[in-house]
Amino acid sequence: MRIGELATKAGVSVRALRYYEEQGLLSAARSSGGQRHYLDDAVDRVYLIQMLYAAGLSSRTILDLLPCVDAKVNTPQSRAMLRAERDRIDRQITQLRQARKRLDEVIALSESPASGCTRTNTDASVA
Amino acid sequence: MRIGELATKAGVSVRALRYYEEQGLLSAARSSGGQRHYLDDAVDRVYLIQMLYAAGLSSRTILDLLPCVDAKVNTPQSRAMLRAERDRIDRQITQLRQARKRLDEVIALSESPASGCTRTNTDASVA
DNA sequence: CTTGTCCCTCACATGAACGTCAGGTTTTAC
DNA sequence: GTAAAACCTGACGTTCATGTGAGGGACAAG
Repeated sequence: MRIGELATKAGVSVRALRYYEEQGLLSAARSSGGQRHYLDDAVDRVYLIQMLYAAGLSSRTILDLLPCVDAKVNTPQSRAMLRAERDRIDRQITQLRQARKRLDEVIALSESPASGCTRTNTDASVA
Repeated sequence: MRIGELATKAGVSVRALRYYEEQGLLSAARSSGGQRHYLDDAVDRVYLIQMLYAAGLSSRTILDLLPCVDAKVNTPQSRAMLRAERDRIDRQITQLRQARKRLDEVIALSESPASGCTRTNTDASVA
């Protein structure tokens, strides 16, 4: 599979895939002409990378974690790193919950009819 | 209270506070000499801004939301926006949970003694 | 063998939330 | 009244994950 197909299948841009390779997150075989060729499991690898990016991890951190995910590295240090990142994610979830709670309060206030405006043109465009 | 004190109390940099003002998120009175002066509640306002930044909202989105938080704007549109952001946060939490779950699986694997390496130099440098 | 499509490598641009330095003013403390 | 500390306005620098050409090969189809 060449880069365009992988990009389509994984739902990311070609540029992003090249960037992942540059960061050491994704490797590819090269054809005689220099074109990248990927195996099918590259799609899952890209999914994983995206998931970790979405969780707020940096390229560098992902680079450190991937060998653990591949079960190729298993040292006390690597385990500590894994736990550290998991805890970071936990803290981030906590923060998000707080923000969500705060927004919910605002929403509740704005939807209860005690907000000062007696009659708004409610649910006119709510669909 | 001047900008330095607010920065200290709210735990952000002076530069950040000037940036918030530039983005319209935080207003300040000015002394005759042009220096910014804040009321005590500015601290909470900065906390709120930070919370929303931490939740992944952009300056622009926060700018749109703040009038709702201040209960100064309450229209069908603003309520829809609030719900949209809350839902975005929910989706983000879901993503984070997935990532966390994935990491937990890796951690479980690396801590169970079936990872291929029979005897690692475990807890030698764990402190 | 030529087109068209995909691919390659630079390399500069982008947006967000600041950091940082320059050069100058204001406030505070003694 | 003077010196230090804090503040001011630009304005350019930084980091990260890409976007966006420029200019030129690679490769399947006819």
